[in-house]
Amino acid sequence: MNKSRVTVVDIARAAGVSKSTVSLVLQSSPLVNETTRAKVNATIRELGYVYNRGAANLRQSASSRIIGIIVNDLTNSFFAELAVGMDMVMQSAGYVQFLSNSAESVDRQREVIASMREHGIAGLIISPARGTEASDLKPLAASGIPVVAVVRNVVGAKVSTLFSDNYAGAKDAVRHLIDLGHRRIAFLGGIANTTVFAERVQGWRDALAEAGLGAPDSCVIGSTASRAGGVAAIERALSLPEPPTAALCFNDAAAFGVCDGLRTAGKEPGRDFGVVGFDDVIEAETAVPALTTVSVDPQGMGRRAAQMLLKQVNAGRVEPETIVSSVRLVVRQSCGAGLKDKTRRISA
Amino acid sequence: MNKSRVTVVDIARAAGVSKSTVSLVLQSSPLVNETTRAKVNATIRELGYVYNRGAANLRQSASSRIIGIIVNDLTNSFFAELAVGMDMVMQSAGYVQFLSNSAESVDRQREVIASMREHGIAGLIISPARGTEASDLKPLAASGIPVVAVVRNVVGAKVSTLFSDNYAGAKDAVRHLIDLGHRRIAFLGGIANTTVFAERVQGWRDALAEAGLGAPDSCVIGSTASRAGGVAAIERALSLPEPPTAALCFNDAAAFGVCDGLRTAGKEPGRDFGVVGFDDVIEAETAVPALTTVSVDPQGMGRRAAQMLLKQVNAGRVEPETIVSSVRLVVRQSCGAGLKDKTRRISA
DNA sequence: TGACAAATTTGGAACGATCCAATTATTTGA
DNA sequence: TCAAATAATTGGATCGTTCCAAATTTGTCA
Repeated sequence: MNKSRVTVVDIARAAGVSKSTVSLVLQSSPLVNETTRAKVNATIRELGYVYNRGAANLRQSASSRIIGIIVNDLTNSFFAELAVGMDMVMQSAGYVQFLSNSAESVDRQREVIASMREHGIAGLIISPARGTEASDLKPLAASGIPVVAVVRNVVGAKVSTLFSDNYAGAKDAVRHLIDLGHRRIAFLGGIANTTVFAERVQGWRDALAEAGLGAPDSCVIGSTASRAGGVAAIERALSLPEPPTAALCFNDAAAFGVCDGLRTAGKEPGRDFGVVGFDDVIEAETAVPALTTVSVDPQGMGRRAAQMLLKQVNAGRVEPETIVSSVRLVVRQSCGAGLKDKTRRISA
Repeated sequence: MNKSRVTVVDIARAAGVSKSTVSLVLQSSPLVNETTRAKVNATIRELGYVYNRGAANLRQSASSRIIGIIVNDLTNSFFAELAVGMDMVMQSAGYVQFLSNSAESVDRQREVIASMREHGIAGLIISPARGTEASDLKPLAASGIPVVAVVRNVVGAKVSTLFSDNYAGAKDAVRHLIDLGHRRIAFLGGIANTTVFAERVQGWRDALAEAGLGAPDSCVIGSTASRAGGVAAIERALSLPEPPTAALCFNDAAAFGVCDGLRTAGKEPGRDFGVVGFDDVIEAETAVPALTTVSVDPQGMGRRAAQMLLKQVNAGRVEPETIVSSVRLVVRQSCGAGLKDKTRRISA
């Protein structure tokens, strides 16, 4: 049933021209006569010809219009949005993406990179799995394939990097909680051994120090960067001898978990406890209470990353640049900002 | 800087054998002598050779190890999980995926399909955008490329299909609410003009009829299949002359929105109003109250879809089959099941 | 040692498109 | 009308791999 595919030669024969002419038509070259072009195009439609990009890419000059995207956790809506942002840009630029989920496994990530290389990607955007080393990206750089690392950076790797200003975002968020009258502010959720975590904690610490407040280590409660992790973290936080009255959470998922945990403990987020998230995922706005959070705009970040990569692909040369994407605190209800002082109950 | 790539011929020359021998080594053919194999492999490592799959796929017999995946909305965690399930299977089977987000646009979907075809995909899994027609998939089928449609079906298209038992799931859910004593049960959220919606509403309707209860059209309140849509739907539901006391929601996202909306209206989901979702996304378990929902296991569905496709790809022939994946009601707190009768307040 | 089989190795022709240099067709100008 | 300029078309080599048929090496046995 699988009739052998139609090629330029078949078109050429049917249209009574040479394969070279067909090729020129395919590239909509101005060299070919209008009448001929029309005839060839008609034949193409008629025979149901499908262009074979693989064959075209074989010529050494050509660069494939395939780019690779590797994401560490696609089930996390932050990364899903990031991928969607990239997809938008790539698609309108006429590229297709190999998109893979490393699920935080460096081994899997290595395999995927190797496979993508064999398929001749023109560039790679990677949100690296935890534990990714510069050597994992070395071979790509060596063969001149542009790489953009997003969200997390890979120390020692000479690749372009795009991440959000975690430090400033965390600092702003904590300052805001301090302005609202909070004095004991915890940092909840997230996996401690990561750059992003360290940056956010540092922002938290410095904001507290600035205000002359203590930043005890007991108030930094790591867990997973998920809803379940948030529940666990707030549980531990509330059992401290001097429990906090507010918290900056590692990300929105953890913040939602913290809200859940607060309710289980009979406290209403926003009224009895200030909660601030990080990322500003779509649900943050519609949740109840609406989540105060540091907006990172993952989709926008994905778009920017894609543009960075395409710039390098088109330039044909790799010049690593690092861009720190600025963030902005979006004040909603979960921090308690909208409430009158008597309604908010913080035993400060 | 971009040194011309290393090819089998380079390896052959360096190792002092012919390119044919190198090719045999690459395919780990038993024909080649162990000593030679070792020598060639050493040279391959030494020169940093990268296999060029594009060139290999050029030979007509070969089928590419690339499959396409198109998803209608990757920002929806249900579909993200679906994609992750597929990714798992494909990756361990040695395939790479082109993954694209159609964002519910048939035009974009058409472009992506065309592009994937030009890149020579061996098969396609698609969760079709709304409004997808059989003609959109026709060319693929015509060239013998297996297609599996998931979640939604495409009427008239002769492709394999995998979807969940929406009817039975909805029916079970509503029966359960009836058993809990509810008499006015609404159907909230979702876009009315879709097969999935119709199937779920039919389940809802039949369960009510079975119990001799009315299923007035005013109790079916469509909106978007999102959190925001859920909020809007419950608002309208509560303003009905005889407001419902419980609802089956189109999906979990809408169900979360319904919970949010209930709280805004001063009602506690689970206690004052029974809420049941559909899909069982990860957050359903950890939310407060934990969401009672019809478990669809999107990741598992993704895995099954991938297996269905690979089976066809390997068999080399396309024999459309339809699989209805069974679902199961997971009872948690949001329906009010765990509460004693006096705690639950339904004015039945 | 020679004949034959088995084990290895190897040119060269594909695969489908591109691109260069060369050829042929059509205009243009005096 | 003819040479020169321009427009349009075309063979053939090439990209990196596979695969066939044929050639070469090695091994076995009488």
